Amino acid sequence: MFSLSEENYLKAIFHLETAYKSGVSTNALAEEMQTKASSVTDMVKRLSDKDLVNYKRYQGVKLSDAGKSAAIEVIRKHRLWEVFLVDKLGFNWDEVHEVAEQLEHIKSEKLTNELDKFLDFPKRDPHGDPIPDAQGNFAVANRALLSELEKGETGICVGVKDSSVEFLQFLDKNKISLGKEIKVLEKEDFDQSMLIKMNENELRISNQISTNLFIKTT
Amino acid sequence: MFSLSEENYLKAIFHLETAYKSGVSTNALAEEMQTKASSVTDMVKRLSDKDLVNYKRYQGVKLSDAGKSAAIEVIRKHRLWEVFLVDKLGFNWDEVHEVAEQLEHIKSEKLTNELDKFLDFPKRDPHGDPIPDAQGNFAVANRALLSELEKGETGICVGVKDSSVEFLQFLDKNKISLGKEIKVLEKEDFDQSMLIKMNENELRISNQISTNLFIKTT
DNA sequence: AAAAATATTTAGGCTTATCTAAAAAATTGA
DNA sequence: TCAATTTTTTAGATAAGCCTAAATATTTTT
Repeated sequence: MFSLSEENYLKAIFHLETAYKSGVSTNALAEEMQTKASSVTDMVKRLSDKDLVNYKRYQGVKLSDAGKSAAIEVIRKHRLWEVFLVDKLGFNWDEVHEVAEQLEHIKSEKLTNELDKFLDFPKRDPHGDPIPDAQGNFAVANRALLSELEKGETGICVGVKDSSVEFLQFLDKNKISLGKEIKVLEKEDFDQSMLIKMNENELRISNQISTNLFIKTT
Repeated sequence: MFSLSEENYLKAIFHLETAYKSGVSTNALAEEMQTKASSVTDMVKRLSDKDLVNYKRYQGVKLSDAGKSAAIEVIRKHRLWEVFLVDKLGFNWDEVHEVAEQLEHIKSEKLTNELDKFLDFPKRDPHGDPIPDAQGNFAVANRALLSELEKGETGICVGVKDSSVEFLQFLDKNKISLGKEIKVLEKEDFDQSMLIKMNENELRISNQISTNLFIKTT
């Protein structure tokens, strides 16, 4: 069993590994964990002692197989609880993160798997992120950023890259939600802003928005 | 906000206050918390500094109003989660305690109240214990121990005093569950054992059993 | 009421996870 | 290349929550 802190570090390393293929740097991890580099060095040593990560001084850190599956288990629980909060308890998608951060650390394999069943084995959380199954397998993503679409192309909005409260509330305000079709009517060369059609409305969105929306092309 | 450890102490003091009206002794609390008396003294001082308990050296401890409502909030969450686990996730009543011990510390007023609503505002947990409402009010008990019934009297089984896995599994094995009617056919003077009728079966139970079953008289 | 037994508190240490400050290693760039 | 800068690690503290052992209060027994 891992401590709350250990689980949070494992999760953070997992998320950063996509960007830092050759090893997650101490500073990057400190930034992600909102802590000091020295604290990271301490914790990374502990994780290394438990063989949850591979670590060599000054060379960054990588998850071991054991570390990766522990991280995935935490992510699985986080996302299942998010689905529960939205689908069963009526939370909005911008209200679930903080609570799921707590619930993800509850230790009970039976709870996780019964919750999964109760929710009817969801494949995606409320933000469109894939939920690993009990074996740790993620559904294949098959999605692109809205910013990659060209003028005239359409897609279905399937996820957000940024799940911050601010971004989610912006989307709510503009009636952008998952499952909706988006058509790119115009795309400006100079700032990459787009004019899109959605819900029969036309809406201009900045590059900052279109690079944070995932699309499944149709 | 209180730490996990603080919440567990508050809960323990709350439970012991029924038996120790004039103040919960350090040793009793140490026993309940499965820890050492010296650790209890440490924690009680911390709780006292935060005005969650009233404490004078060598005189035991009592919850303050703030301490009592914090304790009740934890108990409310514990029991609501137990209902969730049994009613929604199909847990048996002997499997819920350990998981609820973790879930009771999740901090989100919205979560607690939405869960309460989702469960349709249950008044009792799976062991028959009352669930305080959002204001901290418990339903009035109105129940007696089966051992208090006399020969010929009947009652409905409404709760267990001992919620240990062992006792609950014993009840399962003997098909004793909440909501069932029990009639006392015989009561032995020398050992207080009883012959009872339940589910059209006759069953002999020891005093140890009958003093751990709550009954509503009919 | 004094001695014995029990209960409680104090003193001092340990572990986990954090921090700041300083040292050391690695990288950058003139 | 070697000096400057940046990154990372080490050293030493701190706080929470626990421990053991010793000291002190209280209660019980005689």
